[in-house]
Amino acid sequence: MKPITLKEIADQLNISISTVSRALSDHPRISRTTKQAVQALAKELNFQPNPLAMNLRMQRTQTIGVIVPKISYAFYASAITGIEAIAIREGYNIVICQSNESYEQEVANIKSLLLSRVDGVIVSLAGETKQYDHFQEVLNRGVPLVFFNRVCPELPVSQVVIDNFSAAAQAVSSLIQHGYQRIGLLAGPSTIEISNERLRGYQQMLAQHQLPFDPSLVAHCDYSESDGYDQTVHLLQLPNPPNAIFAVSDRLAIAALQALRDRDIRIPEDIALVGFNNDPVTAVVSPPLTTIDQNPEQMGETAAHLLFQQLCDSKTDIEQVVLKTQLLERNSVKK
Amino acid sequence: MKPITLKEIADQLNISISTVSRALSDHPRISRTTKQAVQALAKELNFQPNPLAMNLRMQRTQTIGVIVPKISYAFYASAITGIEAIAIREGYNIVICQSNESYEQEVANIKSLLLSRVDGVIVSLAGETKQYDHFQEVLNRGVPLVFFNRVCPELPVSQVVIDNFSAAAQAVSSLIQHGYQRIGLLAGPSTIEISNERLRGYQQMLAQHQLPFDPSLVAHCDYSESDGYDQTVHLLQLPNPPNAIFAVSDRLAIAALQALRDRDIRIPEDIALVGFNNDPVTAVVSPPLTTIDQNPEQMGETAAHLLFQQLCDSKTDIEQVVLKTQLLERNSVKK
DNA sequence: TTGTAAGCGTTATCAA
DNA sequence: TTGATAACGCTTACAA
Repeated sequence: MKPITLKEIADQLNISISTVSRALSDHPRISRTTKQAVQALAKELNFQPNPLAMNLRMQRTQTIGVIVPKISYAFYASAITGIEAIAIREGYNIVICQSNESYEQEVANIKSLLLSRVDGVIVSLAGETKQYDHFQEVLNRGVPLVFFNRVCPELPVSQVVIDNFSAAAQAVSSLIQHGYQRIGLLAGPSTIEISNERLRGYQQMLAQHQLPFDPSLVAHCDYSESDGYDQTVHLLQLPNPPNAIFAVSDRLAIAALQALRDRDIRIPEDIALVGFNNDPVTAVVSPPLTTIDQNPEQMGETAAHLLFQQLCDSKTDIEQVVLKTQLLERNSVKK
Repeated sequence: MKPITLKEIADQLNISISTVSRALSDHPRISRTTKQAVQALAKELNFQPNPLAMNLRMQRTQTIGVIVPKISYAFYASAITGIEAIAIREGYNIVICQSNESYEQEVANIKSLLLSRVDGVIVSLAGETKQYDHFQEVLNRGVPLVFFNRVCPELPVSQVVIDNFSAAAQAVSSLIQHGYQRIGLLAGPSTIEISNERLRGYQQMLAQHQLPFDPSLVAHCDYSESDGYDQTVHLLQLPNPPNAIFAVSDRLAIAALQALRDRDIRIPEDIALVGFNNDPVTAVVSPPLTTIDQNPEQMGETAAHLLFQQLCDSKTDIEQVVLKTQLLERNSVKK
């Protein structure tokens, strides 16, 4: 039960391997009759070209690499689904890598993807990453590269993001309008561009309402639950603690919720809580969390589209796509 | 900036390609001196053997395929992490496929993995699957195959499971001991072995306490939230509805929770609720759900171990590993 | 319209 | 101890 090869077909039809190859790829200068004979036999024998051989010969793999912080984050699981859908439609496979928020892992992932000659790479940055040489290497090799969500501002590449500045501003604005004036921010790592954008949106909206910006209300976290919990506790222990907390991710918001619950602090009566991402879990916790809805699947699809544009035409201009978001008001903010 | 090849090294040292190849793989009959020269130059040039060429030549890829229902299920995201850890340690890559609970997708996944010549496959079955020819094909080709969690009883392959029967029995027993006697079961598809095992555990425990088994209290669901929701509603509308619900997965339990909440039915005062998996979400919903804790990462690691055993020695006996579970009692059951 | 042959970058067999 | 050479299965000049 060996796999069928071109040679097998060629032998059976008494023609050469190259003719078979050309007939199967519908080469213009092959006679109708041989084409039909070859294609019929190929179908009958269920011939599948060996991708390993094709890869070696063509120096490409019909595969794109995807690097995300963690697949267990619902956001990235959905984004991957979007990427995969487009990739499959284009006849590509994807190989998924997790950086686990680690710079070293991310570098190793890139090395491994380049070694296995993926045709393109889609990335959302690890929380730790603050150097970008490994991505420069991707570009040097002429491999198309697209970032999404956690993007890299320093590199000349296509990107898909949401308008983090406005989304954060909108969340803060809603808190202010509901009467909360002292708003703590659970921010992400200051190396992460989108985290800083959200911070800027927060500041902007305070300024717009003539509220003071108190740096002690800004707590930077890595994206772990434990850090989210600890930083919440830190905010609560301030001499003048906040009466609302805006977390730049739902994971952090959930961690905050647990910290509050452990201290019998009521939401939203004692303190309001707003998250970011519309993770499914925000709808089932109690109270349901106000959060920012984005569409990670669409973001993945868009990133894949941008990549395939470059794959088709390497001269395509780089492009920055900004997707829409929506504030979902739920019961973690008092009306 | 072309990648370095064996030929490059051979030319620089004025020796043959085959000598270089042998020197790098530490062949016994190559002189110490040439070995050192070759290895030094390889390091200096940062030589990396081209995996595409190796794959074609060796007819193996140092890659194992992993098929799971969905990576967005926390259980499978963790299991993948476990598999990946072992694979990397063994110098293998993994390629992750999602069946999305679809039989057709699963068949397509298998085809794609076989085509790209993975060296082994680890699978957890799609909810829809009830035929196993595609797996038989894997075995026919001599590709090692291991199942975990949702396993296939008909095939002579190694498997990793928990003791689903006992775990379910323990959950039901706990409900009974807390005074609940009319227990509804949100079961999985009847094609899925582990779902049936949990059903049998449920029946057994009722029998052991001389409680009647009422088939109308068993609602089979696919694994979707919407079905979980609908089946919960169905149970509630029975002439003689249950006063406790045991869901065979946390996803279903969460769906049930939402159905109950939407009807202002209190948990656990009006009805008790028990899940299965210890999904992180069960700890943050309110009330926190009693559930069965298993260790998906360990399950993934074990599956990978079993696979690598077969990969090393194809005569290894098939093996069934049963992992321990633990009942976590939380507030969704009245004390 | 078809066939021959080279080549992708390795490993493995056989001689030397 | 090393070197030619074939082979893995495919695509693609170049020749016929």
